[in-house]
Amino acid sequence: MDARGQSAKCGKVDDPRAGSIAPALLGWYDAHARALPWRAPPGANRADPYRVWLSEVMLQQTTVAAVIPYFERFTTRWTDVAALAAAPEEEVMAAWAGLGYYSRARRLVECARVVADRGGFPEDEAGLRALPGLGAYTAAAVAAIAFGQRAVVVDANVERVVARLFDIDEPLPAARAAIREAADAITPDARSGDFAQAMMDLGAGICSVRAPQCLICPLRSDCRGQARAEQLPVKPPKKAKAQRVGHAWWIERDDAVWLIRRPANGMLGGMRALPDDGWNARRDGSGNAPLDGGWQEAGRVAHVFTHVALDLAVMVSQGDDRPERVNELEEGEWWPLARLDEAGLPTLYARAAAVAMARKG
DNA sequence: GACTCGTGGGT
DNA sequence: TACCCAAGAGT
Repeated sequence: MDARGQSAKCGKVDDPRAGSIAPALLGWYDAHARALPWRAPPGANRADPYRVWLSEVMLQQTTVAAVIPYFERFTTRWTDVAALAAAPEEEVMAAWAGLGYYSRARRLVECARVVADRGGFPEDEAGLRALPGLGAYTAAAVAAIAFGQRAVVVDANVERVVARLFDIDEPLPAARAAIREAADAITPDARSGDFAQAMMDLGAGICSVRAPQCLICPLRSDCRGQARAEQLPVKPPKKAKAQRVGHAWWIERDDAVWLIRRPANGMLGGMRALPDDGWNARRDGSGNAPLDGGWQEAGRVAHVFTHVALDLAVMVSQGDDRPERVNELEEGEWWPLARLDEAGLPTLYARAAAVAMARKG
């Protein structure tokens, strides 16, 4: 990363607006920044790297509103990276339940252990990029926000804002090279972390996907794509969503339910779940019960994932025909019904459990 | 590059 | 309703 700003030559850097965008945006940010739990209070120069890193991982493809309660719970329970590193992976996964993209939780623990072992986070972008769960975006964001390094932070907000500012109408993902170059050109040497967060606040509140508020945008006089802002950036057509069916079994005994832990890879990997019939994104479930019993459908859960829609039948056994031969089951554990909300079930299985419980009355 | 991987809110 | 999409990473 060469520090640009005044002498770089390539492409959009020659744009006469390049030097005026950051000051305008930072001025706006100073007056309108959102107060978020992971941000340093006004006046403080840098935020806690642990909190910045944790928030950035949680925010990957996840809305601010969804993240906030999880962030509060995590930072209350694990106050620093050493505490998180010492936590059992299973507990962290359970605490992540409901937030989605569960491989993030496993890599979060993996990363925490690496960082704790080395005595702290790397402070440069390349070092951060080598950590588990930190890709190009997150490494740049942490370097800039937590360590004050100049880094070109490009997420979906920045892509949208930059595509509009520079009227880049090449479709994604091919446009990413041009967008990154333009983002580099407008990223200041000082306050690049604030600049990144300002771009995201702008993208979230003003330069929104639909109905952007160009009239009140602090960059309106520098924006070349204003006339067709809502059409930018141009996105590729989306793929059709597969439809799958599956079954899950509610196996209950002595006020406890049989829960398994899903294999580390694949959907809901590593998460606690009800036993099911092996449904996955590519294939319907077998429909075969894990043991004999007078199974009855308690209800169905229609659950939509990013790339597949699942229709899950929730099967319960009838009163006198309760399953007893637990040794026929795959590895798992009896989980007390009274503490079911602590099991860390991902949303699909939490919904399935709710269907089964409602059936019991 | 193309795919996989969750969830909830907005329109 | 049926989309669309969010502070992406890993394979």
